[in-house]
Parts: sequence; C-alpha cells; structure tokens
Amino acid sequence: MDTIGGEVVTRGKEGRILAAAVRVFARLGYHGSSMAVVAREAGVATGTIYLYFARKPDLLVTLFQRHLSEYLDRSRPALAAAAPGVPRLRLLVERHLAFYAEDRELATVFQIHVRDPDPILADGIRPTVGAYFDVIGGVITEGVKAGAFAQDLNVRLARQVVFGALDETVTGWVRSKRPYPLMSAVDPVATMLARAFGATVPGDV
Amino acid sequence: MDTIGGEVVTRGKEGRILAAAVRVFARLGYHGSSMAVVAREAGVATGTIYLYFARKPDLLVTLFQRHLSEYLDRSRPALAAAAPGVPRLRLLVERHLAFYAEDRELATVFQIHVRDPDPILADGIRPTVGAYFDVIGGVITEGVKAGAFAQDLNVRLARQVVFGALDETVTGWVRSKRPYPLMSAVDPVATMLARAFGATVPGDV
Amino acid sequence: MDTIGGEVVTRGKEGRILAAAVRVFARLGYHGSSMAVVAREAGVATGTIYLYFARKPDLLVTLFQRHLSEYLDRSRPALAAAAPGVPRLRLLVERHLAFYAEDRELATVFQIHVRDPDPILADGIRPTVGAYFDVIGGVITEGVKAGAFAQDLNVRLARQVVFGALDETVTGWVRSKRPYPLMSAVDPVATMLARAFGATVPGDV
Amino acid sequence: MDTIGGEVVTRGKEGRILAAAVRVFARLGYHGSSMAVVAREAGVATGTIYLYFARKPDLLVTLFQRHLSEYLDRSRPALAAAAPGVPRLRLLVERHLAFYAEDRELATVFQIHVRDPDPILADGIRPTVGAYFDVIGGVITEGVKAGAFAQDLNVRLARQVVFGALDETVTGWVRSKRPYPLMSAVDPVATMLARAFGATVPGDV
DNA sequence: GATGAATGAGGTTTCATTCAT
DNA sequence: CATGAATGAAACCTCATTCAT
Repeated sequence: MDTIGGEVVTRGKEGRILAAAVRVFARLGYHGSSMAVVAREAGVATGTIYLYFARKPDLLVTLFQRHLSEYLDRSRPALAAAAPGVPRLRLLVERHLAFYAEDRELATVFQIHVRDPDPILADGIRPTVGAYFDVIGGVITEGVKAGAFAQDLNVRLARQVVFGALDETVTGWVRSKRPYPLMSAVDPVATMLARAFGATVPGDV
Repeated sequence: MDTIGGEVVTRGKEGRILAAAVRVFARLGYHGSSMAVVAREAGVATGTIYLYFARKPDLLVTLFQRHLSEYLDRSRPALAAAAPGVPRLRLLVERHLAFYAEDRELATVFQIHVRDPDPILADGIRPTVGAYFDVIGGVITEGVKAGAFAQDLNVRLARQVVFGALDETVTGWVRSKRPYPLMSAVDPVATMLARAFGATVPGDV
Repeated sequence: MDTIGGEVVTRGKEGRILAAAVRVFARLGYHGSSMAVVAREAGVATGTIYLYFARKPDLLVTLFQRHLSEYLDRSRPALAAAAPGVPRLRLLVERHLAFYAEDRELATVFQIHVRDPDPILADGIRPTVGAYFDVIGGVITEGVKAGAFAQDLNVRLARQVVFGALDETVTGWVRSKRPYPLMSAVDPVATMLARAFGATVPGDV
Repeated sequence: MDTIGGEVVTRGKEGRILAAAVRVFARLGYHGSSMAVVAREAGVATGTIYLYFARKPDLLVTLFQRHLSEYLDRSRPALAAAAPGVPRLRLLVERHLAFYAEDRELATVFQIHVRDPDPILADGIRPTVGAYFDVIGGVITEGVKAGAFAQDLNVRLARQVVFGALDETVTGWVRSKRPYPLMSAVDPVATMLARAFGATVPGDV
C-alpha cells in the first residue's frame, strides 16, 4: 500500500486481499465471511492470506487502521487550515461524507463493524475510532473558544451528536436501494449541526 | 411475555430464555454467544430453547420485536399527546433515553446489533427499526407543519440526525467505564436537536 | 471406566473412545493419527470425542494416567508384600511384563510415546512415569538396605537400568513379527537384573 | 559430509542443514518442527532444503544413517581389538556413552525418535538400529563363547537389556536439568551389565 | 544452485441443531 | 414439555512441497 497524491493505493497481493476483504465483508459481514471466500474473491489460495495477515481479525483491523488513520492524517492539517467554528465544522462534514462516498463498500464495512464487541476486533478498532473522536472534539472545542458555538455546549455530547449524525447519514445512504449522491447531504447536515451548536448560519435572521 | 400496565413482562421459560439472551449477548455479542451458554444462563437445557425459538437468530429478532415494538406502541400515543414541535421532540428524546437507561444490557445489545448485516437478522430487525424511523419522521414532519421547525428541513436527513444522535448518545453511555446518569443527556441533546431544526429554544435570545 | 476385581474396565462412550485411541495410536502413532480416524474407529462422530476429551493430547495423557496409575496403585501393595531383594525385584519384572502382555496395543502406544517431547504431552505423561520410577527406586533401595544387593549400588543408574531393560524387552516383543509369549522373558530378565545388582541368584555357585 | 580421521565432518550447505535439523529437532521434536524453522536455523531458504533432501523424513533418517552408521563403522574394529567378555563389553558401554556425550543435542534427537512409528521414519531408522543390535549381539555371543558370560544366557534378551540400559542411561542424562558428566556412568553401568551376564568383575569375591 | 512466495490438502476444534429418552 | 448427548458441517489455520525468478 502506497500513498500517491494523498490517496491510499493498494498494490500487490496484500492490496488485492484487503480489497477483496472489503467487498466480502460488505456483502456478508465480518462474522458471515470465511477466509476461504475472501481468498477466492482475491484470487489467491487460502493459505496465501496468512502470508500477509496472521489472523482473520487482522484483515478488518488493518482496514480500519489503513483507511481511517490515513484519512485522519490528511484531515487534521486540512481542518486546521479552515477558520474555526462553522467553516471548520462544515469542512469536517464534507470530508467525512466525501471519504465514505468515495468507496461505498468500505463505508458499509465501517458502518457495520465500528461497534463490534468481539474483544480482538474492538481492541484493534477502538484506538483509530477514538482518534477520530478526538479530532471531532477539537473542532467543537475550537469553535466554542472562537465564540462561534454556544459557550455552555457539552462537548462530549456534542461530539457524540456529530459522530452519530454523520454515521447515520452514511448508514442511510449505504442502505438505500437507489443510491443518491451522498455529497448532497453535506449542506443540510452541516447546517443542522452548526445550528445545533448555537451558531448563526449565513441566511438565518 | 405479557404487557401489564405498559410494562413488558417476561414470564415462564420463554421469558427466562430471552432475559438470559440479553445478558449473554450484552457480554459476548450475538456472534460470540453460543446457544449452550444462553441455555446455561437461563437455567434450561440446550434443547429447550428450540421449543420456543426455531433458530438462533430468532432470539435476537424477538428481542427487537418485543421490546422495541412495545416501546413504540407506548410512545405513539404519548407523543401525540404532546404539543408538536419542540415539546414533542423533547419527549421523544426523553423517552428514547429513558427506554435504554432502564436496561443497560438491553441497550448494549441493541446498540451493537442494529446494523448487523446477517441477512436473517437484518430481515427481522429492520422492519422494527423502520417503524421507529417512521415515528421520528412523524415528529419532525408535524413540527415543520406546525411552523416550529425550519420549513426547508430535509426530513429524511433530519430523521437520520435524530436517530444517529440518540443512538450515539446511548452508545457512549454504554461504553463509558464509570456510567453517568443517561437521563442527564436529555436536556442538552434535546436542545441541540431542536436548534438543529431551526426551532427557538426557550432561553434563546 | 470402572475397576472390577482389580482390572481397569472401560465402559460407555468414553471407554470406547479410549479403546479406539489405543488401537489407532498403536497403528499410526499419536502424531500420525487424526481425531477423525479415532472417531471412526470408535464409531462416533468427530465432535463426540470433544464431549469427553477437551483436546487431542488429553486422549493420550488420559491413557497413561488411567492405565499406568492404576497399575501402580495395584503394584505398590503387592510389592510391599514380597520379601525385599530378589523376590521383590522378580515380582516387579513379572508385573511389568504381565501388564504389557495383557494388551499388546496399549504396550505399543506406551513404548512409543513415553519419550514424546511435545510439551503438552510430556507435562501430562511425566508425572505418571515419574511415579513409576519412584516405585522402581524403592525396590532397589529396599534391596540394598536388606543387604540383598551390592551396598555401593548407584541407585539412580540402577533404576535406569531396570526401566531401560524392561522397556526394551517390551519394545522388542511389540516389534517382533511373530510374537512370542512375553512372560517367557520374566525369569531370564529378572535373573540378569538381580545379578546386575550383585545378588546371589538361587542356582549360582 | 565427509569422514576425516574417523570423524564425521559436515561441509557445505547440506551439512549446515543437517546440523540445524539436529538443533531444531532436539528443541521441538521432529513432529513439532517445520521445514521453515529448520531452514531459518540453517540460514538458507526453505526451498534450498529440498535441493538436498527430497522429503522431511529424509532429514531425520539421514541423521541416523550418517551418525549412527559412522559410529558403528568406527566401533566394529575397535571392539574386535578388545578382549572378548568383560573388556569388550566395557568398551561397548564406554563408546556408546562417549558417542552421545559428545553431542547432547544429537543424543536428544536419537533418544526421542528411535521408536517413532511413522512408517517412513521407521523404515529409514530401523535398519541402522538393527545393525547396532547386531554389534551388541556379537559382543555378547563372543563373551559367551569365550566362557566369560553365563553359558545359558538368552542372547536376544541380553541384547535388549544392554541396549535398554544404555538407552535409558542416556535418556536420563539428557533429561536431567543440571547435566552431570555422562561418562561417570561408564563404570557402574558396565559393571552392572557384566554381572548381569554372570561375569566375574574384578574386585568381586 | 538458491530463493521464498504461493499453494491447498488436511488437521483440530466449535457449535447450531436434532432426537431418543 | 424437557433434557442433553450426539451429530457433522464448516471454520480457522499450518505447513510440506513446488516453481517462477
């Protein structure tokens, strides 16, 4: 896996296996998928997967680490460059939805498994998701500090509202039979969240 | 299982099995739980479960149907009795959180498995969750009609924001090591959602 | 498994599985045997074995514990009843060979696997074999004390000579194409060992 | 592998692989060792082993053939040079223990695997061990003929007693946590065996 | 000769489900 | 109704062996 122009690119056999895992997990879920099916989808022998991933959970955990971490690394500087408050919050919404819009199957996999209670999965996934929560928390805190958001905002709850709203927006999009452009949700959702935090959105009286 | 005075009551063996399933699924997750463990927790023989539930997924599906449907049936008239707009939205938030606060283990199970992609589970769970979405959609639509919420609100997205925000609020509560009173989130979350929809919240200038 | 008149008797499914394991291990060795083959030999399904033995090594370890421990328990009082020195040594030889003569396949399994280095096997087997070594050591020490054996005997080495000689006698018998009566070796071997320890054997000048 | 001045010398890659196999087999046992681990220990690629040994069992079989055969070839003339009876028997004991004392890891491997029932292993190992039995048998037969040992000695059994006693002596040494000098066992064991066969040992009345 | 990635058969173990008692 | 021993399919994972480079 390489990064070219800011995009995660998967190459070689390891990349093909991860890509196959995304497709299979999206279809059957992690627990409904067998290593044999992932292997067949990747066009390799079952044993070959184990040359790159020691155990089955590593497939899913690696997906989160690679894609989400990489997304976070790209997002932090971009967010810092935006003005605190509404602009930065709007950018967060835009980037979040753009990230998932780019790969519907990856989105499906993430939506399904962020909350998986299997201890081994959770141990691998939670740190990455926790880092994302921190990023969201930062956006809110900075907005409050800048006076753009209500001063009495409960940051922890606000963070959950942001994550929950974004997450469910993506889930709805993934589930919809006739997929609409996910990016069309950027403006409405960003507006709702901004208002939720007491910001004055351009166009409001 | 019966309903007495608005409460779901579990009786006899079927009830003990469902209650055991909640405890076990909360601890190990549906996919990490075996029928044998559920049986032991319920104090019955493995085979006995099959006298009440034809397949393993029926355990989880029945939990959603019983508890969530019953919650919905109780909620609809209560919501109808509240004034449309902010009061009704606030009541929705309050009832949602109260429902989960009442049974932390049930909350855990629901949080984890609403999105499970196993086709048999999904087929059983989605209708019930869909009905809840309709209830939420109704609250929002009525609020718009009543002029309490922004007239250009995208109801579908707003619905997802509500569900996502509530869901993540409960998830956060369930995950927290030292559990705080979930009901303390009612006011802040209700306020955020009301503002998100362009409502004037008492106390706002 | 029960004890009737001093004999180990295997009953029910657990007994049938152990008996099958003896036959299969004798033929293919522990490492060359699969659970599936043992199950087929026992006339049960593969999974059934796991109702009685948690892991594969438990099959072999249990064989040692059941048969060898039981043999030791029967032997200790019998040996104590014999006069120290040559008579007791002779009884040890006789009982050892009789024990193996009784079940050629069990003998084969034991010969092959007493020295198996697999840590899990070794941990289970060594204590039992160690107890046997102690019994042998006792016979020698008592013989020395009674003045029947050479006073300067190195007990540790003598113990190894006894065990090695007996073990190899059984191994040779197990390996021979046309099996001779193992009990015909009792007298010659007992005589050799008695003389080895400096005892005067009846008939010597 | 070459023989220079009576010593087995391992040269080149084949020798390094065999030496690695000894170390790995001593640590993990033949059945617990993988070709990959042997290769890593030898510092070669996995495939390289197959340039020198067609199958995995060939590694173990070759070890027996090379080392034991070479030992036998050196032993036969040495034994012939010793006086029949006790001196020759004592030399046999001394050479046997010296052979194992020289390489504790090789000793471990041999102790563990002489009796392995895997047909392919057994077919390769048994002839070599059989040749050793013949050598031992010769020492005893010559001792009887020379009038040094009891005339009614059962040679087959005596041979097993010798081999078993020596084998177990080495096993005990290999197993002991704090290794003592194996050669200290030469005198006591040789004495016991000589007496076992009815010989008058210098120092006896 | 040497490499080591790739293969895929085969092993152990789990567990939903059945059914004789 | 209730039991729980039994089933056997299917999962994960290992590893001897091959072969293109």
